[in-house]
Amino acid sequence: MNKKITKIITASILSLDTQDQSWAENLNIEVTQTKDLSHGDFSCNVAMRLSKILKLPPLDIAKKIINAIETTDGIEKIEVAPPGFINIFLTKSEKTQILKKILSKDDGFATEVQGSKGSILLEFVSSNPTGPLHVGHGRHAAFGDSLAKLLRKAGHKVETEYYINDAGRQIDILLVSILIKALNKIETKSDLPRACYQGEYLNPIADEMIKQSRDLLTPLLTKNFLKQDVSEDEEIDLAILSVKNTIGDEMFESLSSDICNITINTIKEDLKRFGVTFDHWYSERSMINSGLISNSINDLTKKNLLYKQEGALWLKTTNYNDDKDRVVLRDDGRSTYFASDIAYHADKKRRGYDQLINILGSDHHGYIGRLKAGLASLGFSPEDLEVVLVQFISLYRGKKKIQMSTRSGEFTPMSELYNEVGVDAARFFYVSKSQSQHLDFDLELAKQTNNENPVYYIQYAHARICRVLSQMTSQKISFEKEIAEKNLDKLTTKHEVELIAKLSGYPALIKQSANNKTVHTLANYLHELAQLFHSYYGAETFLIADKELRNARVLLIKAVQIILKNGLSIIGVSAPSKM
RNA sequence: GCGCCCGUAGCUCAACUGGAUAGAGCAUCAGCCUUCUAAGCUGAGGGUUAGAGGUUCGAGUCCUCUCGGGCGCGCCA
Repeated sequence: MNKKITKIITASILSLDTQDQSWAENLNIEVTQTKDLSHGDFSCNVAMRLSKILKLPPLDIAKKIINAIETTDGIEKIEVAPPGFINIFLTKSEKTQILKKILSKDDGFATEVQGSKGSILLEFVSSNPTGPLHVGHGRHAAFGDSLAKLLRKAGHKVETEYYINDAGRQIDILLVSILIKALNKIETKSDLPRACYQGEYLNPIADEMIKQSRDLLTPLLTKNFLKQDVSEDEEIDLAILSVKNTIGDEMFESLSSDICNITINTIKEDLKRFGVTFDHWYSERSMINSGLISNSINDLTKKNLLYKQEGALWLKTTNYNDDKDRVVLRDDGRSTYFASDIAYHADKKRRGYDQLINILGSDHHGYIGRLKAGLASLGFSPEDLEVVLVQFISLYRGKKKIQMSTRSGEFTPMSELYNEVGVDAARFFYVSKSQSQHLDFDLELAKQTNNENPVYYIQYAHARICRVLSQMTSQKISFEKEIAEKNLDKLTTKHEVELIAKLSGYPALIKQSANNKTVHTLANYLHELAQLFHSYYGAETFLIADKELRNARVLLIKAVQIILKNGLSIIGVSAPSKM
């Protein structure tokens, strides 16, 4: 309908008698659904935008436009409202068409054909496998999973991916931390080097280590890893070196691979319980082993984009809008994190996706420029990578701000939250606020007031509809679709009109949310829809004697049920049939 | 010091990317269960959109400055 109106308004404008129509060619006519039904069903602001060009008052232009509009099916009337809005009122039967469509398409309503909008690789969470996910990661998990579902509905072919940082120094540190913890359990009681991971979650892994490889630990018992007289970094590097020398590089590699598998599996399990699954788990270690990094460095060398300085190898990212050049190989020959990322993102593109979307924490915003520069230097278009930033969660316990750090072991695990308040409430809470806003989150409050989470309000609306429908069955009333469809004009109360208008807005909302990469807009929509339904429920009885009106009303609430269920599924929240 | 993000009701957040009277939920106050589930409904109070200029038919939204907060500026990951 939106397109139809745009078309007739365009036609009308073009038919206007003006000397110069060159402006009309790139005129972007916006027809939007109104917030306030007294302004009609759709409105258009084109007259006000034309007023400067045509040097006429907007109201006059609007009048001219509507006078030139040809009468069309489905439109009841068109009005002009100050300062120059063109308001379009649809006929009753036109408005209720949407209900039939929702019922016939069911879950497929407002769904574009998959792949019609191109393919996307969506990467999110990708938290280092050095510990369990905390509540901050929860926001990424909930948002990313919902965004993937939303984009699929909007017609994209979407695959999700988790990049595992299972190589490099942090994993070395993790392994050393676990080994020392294990040694402490056997006999030596010493502190951990300052840079070590301290968390309690390492204890079970240390126990396992003792069980599996006790012999290996024996020669380490005599070592002293604490060196207070050097810096934190040097201390841990010496400890890593000492362990490697004692047990051998090969064994060290093998053990770190083992512990990565353990931590990754806990992360996988955790996400699964949270309702989040990934299509791909991409290991940095295996990427390095398959030579992708050296390949991409070779490619860059051929393109003459690398140079040596102070023993390190630099990439001229400044050629591609970065603010300074970046190191890819350190003076000791090891590749940097950045080198991995260039190779990784080039590999993503080579796997054939049209678009790459990364969901990153807002602290990574400085990284976007060099990532795009990296892609560009390998000949890919930097526009193919889009980064969606998710702002931080500030966690409070009452008034007190909680600092979170995986390394120090001071963090609230994501699982603690969803175990306490439930997956549905946690997921809804996360996605109900814009990801581009900082979020203050009082943990105590969230746990206490879980019954007041708006998710229950929405789920309750769904459950109430299910209840009405099951009451019908038990009262031996059947739903007669033909009668319902013939009598949709009888839905005339304020609540009914508003509900129908709200339902009509669903496809546009899906489209807009997908374009803007926002999920909270959908969460808000569902809340508003539920609100309209609850009001309606309180105001009218559905199972009435009047057969015609009853069937029409039942059709309406069935449509509401379909949309609620569909929207909730995108957010990853269940739609219970009773509560 | 340079760069990015943000500031909306007592609290947590919206506002269809520049549209019509800035909206919800908590919290507060007053009503509604004999009738499809009260995890609900109906109503009330609460705002100089941090502040000051500017752009235009029209600004919470765009531009400049001030104040206040978050984050980033490694041969860390």
